Amino acid sequence: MKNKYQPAEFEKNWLEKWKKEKLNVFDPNSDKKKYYSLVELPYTSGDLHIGHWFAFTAPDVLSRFKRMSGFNVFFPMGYDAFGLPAENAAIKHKIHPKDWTMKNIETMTNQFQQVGTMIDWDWMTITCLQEYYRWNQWIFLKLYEKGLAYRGKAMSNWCERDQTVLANENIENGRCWRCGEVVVQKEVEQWFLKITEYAEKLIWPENPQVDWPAAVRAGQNNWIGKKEGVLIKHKAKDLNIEFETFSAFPAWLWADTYIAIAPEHPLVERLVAGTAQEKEVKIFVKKMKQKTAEQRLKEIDTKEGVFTGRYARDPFGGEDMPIWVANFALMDFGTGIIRCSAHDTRDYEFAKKYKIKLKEVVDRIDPDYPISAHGNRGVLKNSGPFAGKKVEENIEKIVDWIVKEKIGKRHFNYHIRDWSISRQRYWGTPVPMIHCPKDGMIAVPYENLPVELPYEVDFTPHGKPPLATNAKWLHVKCPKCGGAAKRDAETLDTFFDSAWYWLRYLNPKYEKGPFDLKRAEKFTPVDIYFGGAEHTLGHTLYARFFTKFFKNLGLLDHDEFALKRVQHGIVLGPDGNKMSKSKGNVINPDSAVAEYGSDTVRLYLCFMMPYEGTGPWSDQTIAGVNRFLTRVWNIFQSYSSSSNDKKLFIKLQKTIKKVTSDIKNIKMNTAIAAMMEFLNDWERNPGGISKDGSKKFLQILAPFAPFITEEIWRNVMKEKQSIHLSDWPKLERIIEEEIVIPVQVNGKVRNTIKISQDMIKDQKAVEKIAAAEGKVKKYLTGKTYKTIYVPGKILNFILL
RNA sequence: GCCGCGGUGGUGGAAUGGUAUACACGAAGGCCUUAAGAGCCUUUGUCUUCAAAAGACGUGAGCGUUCGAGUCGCUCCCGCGGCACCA
Repeated sequence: MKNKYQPAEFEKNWLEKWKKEKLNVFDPNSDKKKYYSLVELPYTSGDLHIGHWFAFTAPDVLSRFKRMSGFNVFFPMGYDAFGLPAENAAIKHKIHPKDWTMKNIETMTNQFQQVGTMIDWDWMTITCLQEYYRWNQWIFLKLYEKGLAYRGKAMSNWCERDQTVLANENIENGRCWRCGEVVVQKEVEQWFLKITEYAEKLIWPENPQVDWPAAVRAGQNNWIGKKEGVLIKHKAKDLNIEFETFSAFPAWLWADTYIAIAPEHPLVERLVAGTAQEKEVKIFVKKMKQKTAEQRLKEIDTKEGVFTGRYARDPFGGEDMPIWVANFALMDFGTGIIRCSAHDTRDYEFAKKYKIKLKEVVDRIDPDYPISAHGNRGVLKNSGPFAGKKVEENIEKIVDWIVKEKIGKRHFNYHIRDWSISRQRYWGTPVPMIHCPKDGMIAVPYENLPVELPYEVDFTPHGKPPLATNAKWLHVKCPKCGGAAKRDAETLDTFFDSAWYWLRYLNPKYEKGPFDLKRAEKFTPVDIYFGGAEHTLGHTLYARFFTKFFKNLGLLDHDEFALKRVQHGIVLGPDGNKMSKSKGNVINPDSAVAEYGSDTVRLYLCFMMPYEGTGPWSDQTIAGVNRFLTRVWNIFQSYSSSSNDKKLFIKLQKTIKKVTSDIKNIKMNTAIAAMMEFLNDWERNPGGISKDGSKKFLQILAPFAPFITEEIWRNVMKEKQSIHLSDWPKLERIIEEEIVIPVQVNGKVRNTIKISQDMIKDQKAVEKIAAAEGKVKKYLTGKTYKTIYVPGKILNFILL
């Protein structure tokens, strides 16, 4: 009677034993080649979701594989522990955010340790601890020193529910990324980071040195939104007012007949002062300013505007251009002022509505091609020195001419805005600045760091920062004059925390700086970075920004922090919907483990779909994966090595090869499929593989199913040392005596033939066998033909 | 509108330009069993056919390149994701 596969019995034992044996202890001083495997640090929401497991399992498989392949693998873990949900939960449950967060970390860590990851928890980094956030403050001061952190008053995205500003990257469809509240525009004074200064450096080249998905690179480039064009200098008629407009389509400049200016533009007031239209314009501007960003966007289909009563001179020699305040002109794009023409749909519609004069400067080649379409087709007319010339061939020349004539200059316009980092909330890193009535804004001296986040505050939102409610904390002496001053009561955006955490992982207790430079030199850049697609525009962009900033400071020697980026998909509920408590379709990892064991859950998460995929949890498929492990268990229970079957041996070698390359390419699903195939063959001939071979099979399964393989390795194979420290099987040279190749007639497969290895290169001999056999013979009889032969691959007869 | 990624059986999904549908799920039939479950075996793209043999068709549509296309090129259609009155 053989033993049944009952993982619950041994999985717990191995967790304890591994801990005792220090299996997963990372040695930073090892001489082996390093491999830094990183997964985005999770937020401390409280409960470990099956999505966390999905995100971590494939990386864990890769990390284990790398360890068995002789690397010194660093696979750390930490928590993104600051942020609003903690504060909101605290308000709701009347518990302090810190206590809530730390309790959650404990729960999550306990759950995580059950899965059997090779994470070494001694390197755990928690962003809400002083030992971490003090270095946020240090980095902030460096940014401030370099002029990259500045205080600005600006119209900002404001979330009324969370009582805080939001960066553009934190807005999803006009709503707050955390709470879903509609974002409004509000003038707020706050801290910004000048990420725009790094815009050019953050643009991905076409063929980057690092391996990041095209979608991420395109998305970030899009967001940075670099546009090449010209800035045109303008003078208002009868007024001492100058302004500039941006144009990305220089060929249309001769067609422009009017000017549109954004309602919020500071020049509007000066322009309309004293005109007959002044009152009307002011009413319009006021109306526009009252609307939320979302309303503005919704209404923008209807072009609206008011004539200012003013004109601008046209540097291209056209008639004077009427200046209109228009709702479609956006303050934060270009200069906020637009030259408008008939060649743009939007400008055209507006002009038609208000009966503004238009003109065309392009003879269209294709009469059906719309007048308004952007593009560089057609022949110019009434375009100064370029009349009669083709648009597409003259764009550069037009720009040169504009520069030469001093009408304007070359200019690059960027879509990306500076990163708003201050949050008017409690649970975050205090901004290390002091406001002195006499000396103004003063940086907290480095030696006075950290500025501790006080425990005692009133963090219920009432429009002013919670930190300001702790008077003892708030009032300090000015570091410069010693007089009474106040601390900055704002906290940093949590994306600040996660923009450099992988460096802190390397030595979380390090006290001489934000991170240990020697370790960073040895272990960074990160070799592979796993995470969610939702961080394309936020987190990973900020992390790249910080990396480049650190390089400028001389702290790092590389431009990109991760050599490879892999983005995971989402595990949906069994009903195909996103898991949510309200839909009742949440899969609890703990109960899945209780039913099948960790190995099965791990294997299933790898097998169910590609890592990048998104799809539903299936109780049936996980049962199938469990069957596979049971069969593995069973074949080793009755295992006895006898003969070494040549076919099985070759199959095993091919399986090892496939699994090795699939793991490297994070294609865990096909790696598992290959092992299933091998087992199918093996079961037909259980004695056909040597002991050595069966051990190799266990080894390649080990990264996926660490428990069952260890159990068999040590208790059936009687090995002394852990399978996870064994050397990954090397490929043996295999010689197949016979190979099968398909035979085609006119490109259609009609037969397969077996040929011996030594015949492969002998085309004549292969042809002879193929032509004489089976259906092929019938097709070829009485015909003349030629052949295409790819040695060892395929033979194709083409009838002439 | 722009950018990116996709479209393959009943389902999840495999296929360095070389036997399309691996592997798994589901389904059908069988063995075992008093029975259920589990397990094992067989079948499973569509059509012609009682069946077999054989053949035709077949990777969103249509062209093209090629001895050979799911894969490469062009023109579309559809889906997903991101950005967007972007001047």
